[in-house]
Amino acid sequence: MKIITRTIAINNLKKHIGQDLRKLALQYGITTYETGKQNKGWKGLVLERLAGLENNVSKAPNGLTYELKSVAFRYAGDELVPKETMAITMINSEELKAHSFFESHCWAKLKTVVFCAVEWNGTNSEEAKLLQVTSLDFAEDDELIKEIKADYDFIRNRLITEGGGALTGKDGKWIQARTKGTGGVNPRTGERRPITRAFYARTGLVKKIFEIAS
DNA sequence: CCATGATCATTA
DNA sequence: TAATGATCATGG
Repeated sequence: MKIITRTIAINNLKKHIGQDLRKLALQYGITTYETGKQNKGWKGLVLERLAGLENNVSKAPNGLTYELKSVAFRYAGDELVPKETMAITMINSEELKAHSFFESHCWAKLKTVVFCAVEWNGTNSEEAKLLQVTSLDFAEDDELIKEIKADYDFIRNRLITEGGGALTGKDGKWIQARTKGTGGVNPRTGERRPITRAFYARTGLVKKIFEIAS
């Protein structure tokens, strides 16, 4: 078992900047969308492989102490901006009630993160160029972190006082509690699957992270 | 079966 | 165009 430190992962990834992730996905045998199905997570899987992590999809810590994330970027005029929000981690209502921000998975993942900017060329994009790789360490007393913590506390408080059904993606300045689940209905029971949520980083936060890191 | 990867679809 | 909510394939 090879140990991939964050530095090594970044170096591995940087070798692939400017390359087309679609071709690499084929190389690694990762389904993209060419089977007629839609694997929305393939970019993330490819990046994990490129970083040297043999780990495929799975639980939270896909690295040792860091988290590998990819973000789709698009051009607004001639400026590169995050196209969408970025999933951080699932929300477990029990844990959310029990843990403060700095005890949460959310913080654990956010504080040592490796970001990959990926070019986005539209729905079912046939190209996905790796634009940039960067990493960032947050400190607990960063102003930004304080504001993020405020969002976390706000969402947490709402969960406690109003229940999970009251949560909405509208809450939060930097992070939000969006729905995120398997979707559809349970094939066994025919019941609607329960609505689950996850923390997402808003585009403004993603942008800020890249500014800080670069 | 469910969390994880992240994008897609719809509406304002 | 931005923002929110919903959705899909994958692997342990």
